[in-house]
Amino acid sequence: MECKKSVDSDRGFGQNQKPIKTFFHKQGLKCTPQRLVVLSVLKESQKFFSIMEIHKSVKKILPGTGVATIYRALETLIDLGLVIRVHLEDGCQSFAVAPIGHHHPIVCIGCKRVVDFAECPIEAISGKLSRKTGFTIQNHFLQLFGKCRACQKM
Amino acid sequence: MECKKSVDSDRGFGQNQKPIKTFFHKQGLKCTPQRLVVLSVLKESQKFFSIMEIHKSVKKILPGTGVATIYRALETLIDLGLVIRVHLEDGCQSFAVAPIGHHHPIVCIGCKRVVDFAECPIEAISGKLSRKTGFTIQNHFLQLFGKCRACQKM
DNA sequence: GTTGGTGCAAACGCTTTGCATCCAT
DNA sequence: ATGGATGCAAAGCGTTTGCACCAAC
Repeated sequence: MECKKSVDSDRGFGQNQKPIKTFFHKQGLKCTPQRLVVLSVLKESQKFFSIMEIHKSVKKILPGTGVATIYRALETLIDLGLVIRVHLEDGCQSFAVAPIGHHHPIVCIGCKRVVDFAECPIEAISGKLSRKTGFTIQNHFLQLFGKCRACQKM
Repeated sequence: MECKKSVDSDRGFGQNQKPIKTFFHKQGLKCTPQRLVVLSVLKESQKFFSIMEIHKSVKKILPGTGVATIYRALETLIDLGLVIRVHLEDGCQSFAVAPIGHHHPIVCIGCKRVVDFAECPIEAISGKLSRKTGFTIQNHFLQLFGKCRACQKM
């Protein structure tokens, strides 16, 4: 996944929404139900969803919500590092909760579940690559695809 | 980058277009000037371009070319493994020539140049990740961002 | 009370599609 | 000759935008 600013603060929102609330406020942003619901939809499912799927799920909880709000909420949440974009073969308009710290996602191609792992193999080779190519490496996308235990049985 | 079927056949088209011609024919596809020009635009620049940029460049050589043809040509070329999609922060509608074999791209954020490297660090850790997560790893997407030598000076 | 956020609907622009024509084989 | 590919223009649709209203602070 994209390696941008990592958020290492407590993200145990859900039961106790204090930390996420203060997190928004520190950025001068309001903590709106729409933003919280977008986040909780992604967090609770542990899956990646398209914008339309998120919109559908959010409307079940906040019926009046418009699509534009979903677009704007996702943009904000990505900027804050709370949500990541999931890159697929045919487009990158899917979204999932961001892992904490420098982790990378493994995506189940069966059920869309996203888990993440901490072992980043890029640092180890970036020195070598710099030497060979002359590039300074600043950033990387890494995403794995596979099948989770449940989907392997199908 | 995305690991799909790799094309290890000769791809020295340019001066001698024989190999690419037979490559198309083997798939039951026609070798049209439009497809060749899309390919050569990407290959000669060594950079990634948006669809509109490709269209503009192709029209300089084949003035009558329509956008739809660019869309269709890119789709075909990606299917053939001759072109890859370049994934950026804010979308994945950029394209570059595909490397030969299992290589991954390094993208210069300054000049859009794309070079590729063969050292794939994923195989080494996929066993460990399978054990830890229960996922079978089938595929991965890796792309590095940095600055090439020329762009470092700016 | 302020100000940023939301909802709605229109506008926008990228992408796809249908069809007649063309051209690579 | 013929079937796939192209060009054109219209249709489609996901995304963005403007503005009035609302609600978080």
